[in-house]
Amino acid sequence: MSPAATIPAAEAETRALEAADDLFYARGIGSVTMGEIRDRSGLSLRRLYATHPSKADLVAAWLRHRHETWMAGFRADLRVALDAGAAPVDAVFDALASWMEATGWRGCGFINTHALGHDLTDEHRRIIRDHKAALADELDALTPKGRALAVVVDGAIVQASIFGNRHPIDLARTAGHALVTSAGNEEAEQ
Amino acid sequence: MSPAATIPAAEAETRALEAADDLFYARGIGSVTMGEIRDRSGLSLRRLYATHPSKADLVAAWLRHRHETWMAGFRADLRVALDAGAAPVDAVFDALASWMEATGWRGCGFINTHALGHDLTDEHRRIIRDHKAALADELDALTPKGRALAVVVDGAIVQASIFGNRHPIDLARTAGHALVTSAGNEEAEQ
DNA sequence: GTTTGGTGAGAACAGTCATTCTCACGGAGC
DNA sequence: GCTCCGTGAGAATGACTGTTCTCACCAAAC
Repeated sequence: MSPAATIPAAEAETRALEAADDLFYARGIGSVTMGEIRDRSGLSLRRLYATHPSKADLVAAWLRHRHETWMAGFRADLRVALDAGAAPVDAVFDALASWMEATGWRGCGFINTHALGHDLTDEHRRIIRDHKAALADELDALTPKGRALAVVVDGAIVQASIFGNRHPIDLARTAGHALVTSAGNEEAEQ
Repeated sequence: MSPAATIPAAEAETRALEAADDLFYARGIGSVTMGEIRDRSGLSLRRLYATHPSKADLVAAWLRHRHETWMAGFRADLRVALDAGAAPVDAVFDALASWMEATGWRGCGFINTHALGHDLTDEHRRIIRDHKAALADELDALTPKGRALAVVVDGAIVQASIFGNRHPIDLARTAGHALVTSAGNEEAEQ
């Protein structure tokens, strides 16, 4: 049914994004060359540039793609924990912990990309901001003080990445519980 | 008293580190060239390399230098807030807020550098880890649940950088208060 | 005054990389 | 079968950058 000659356009797109996801996330954008994207995707450079006119475009497409897949994965992990009877806050940190289990885990791709600073485009920054806003929305729908919880979550991700262990997740869980437990009486302290 | 010919060694070191601090922090390591460090420091390339044999060495020296200056600045801001009568948790977030006021604020240099991933050396990673551990120690000496507070603080820094405003500081402050307030009764919820 | 050692200024080198171009191929339409 | 378009493979281009080298200079030692 597909009139394609060698590789259908849809599969070329998929391959490019998956190669980008593997490499950009694992090693950081700056140390991945287009040649490596070519090798891993199996596409020719020509085809790669036909789909994404520049590395910056590929990065933007990757960020959009990763937003979709990460949010879907996170929601799925969240649902598993909730269905198992976990309280909302625990479900959030259980989901984080299981994400961290993945081999090659290296923190949040969006945070890491944002840290590049100078050679990002406004579009990159916008996608990153939207991703973090979407996660905060998600948590806010799940628990009281969800936006503050999102801050705690990002702290846990960053520290877990720097220290190379899961202890920050436990610390963050404590903070999350405190936050939700105190939800009704924020006026208590002067 | 100094037998130096043109620029004393101590001043050369200072100039190199200050130039590195300005440029690496503001723009990210990857997009700063040694030529720009030379221009801003006023040192010759030859002198620069005599002091720091490679860019990676300069980066390590910069991280060590920034650790000292940042911690000193943070402690000073903390003391100001405490002396003004702020509660410990508030003092922490007041200090963060005043740090963020600085023009060109761009998040935490250590977190941003760590995000580079692949082209860091083990030494770089060690310095970054030590810095975050030192901050956690500091907070832990200041408040109960100080290590969890450190996680919250990092979340606030990251989100403030991504969203470009100070709102995450306020959210984090809420989390910090909840944490400290609930310090005695963590067994309350099942 | 001459030698000497370190210096500044900047050229030179070597490697890397994003991006484009060449060229021969293979299938689709006629 | 011939033409033609899009493709793959990979060479070529052009720019950039970390690092080293050249060379003339200047201050201090003798």
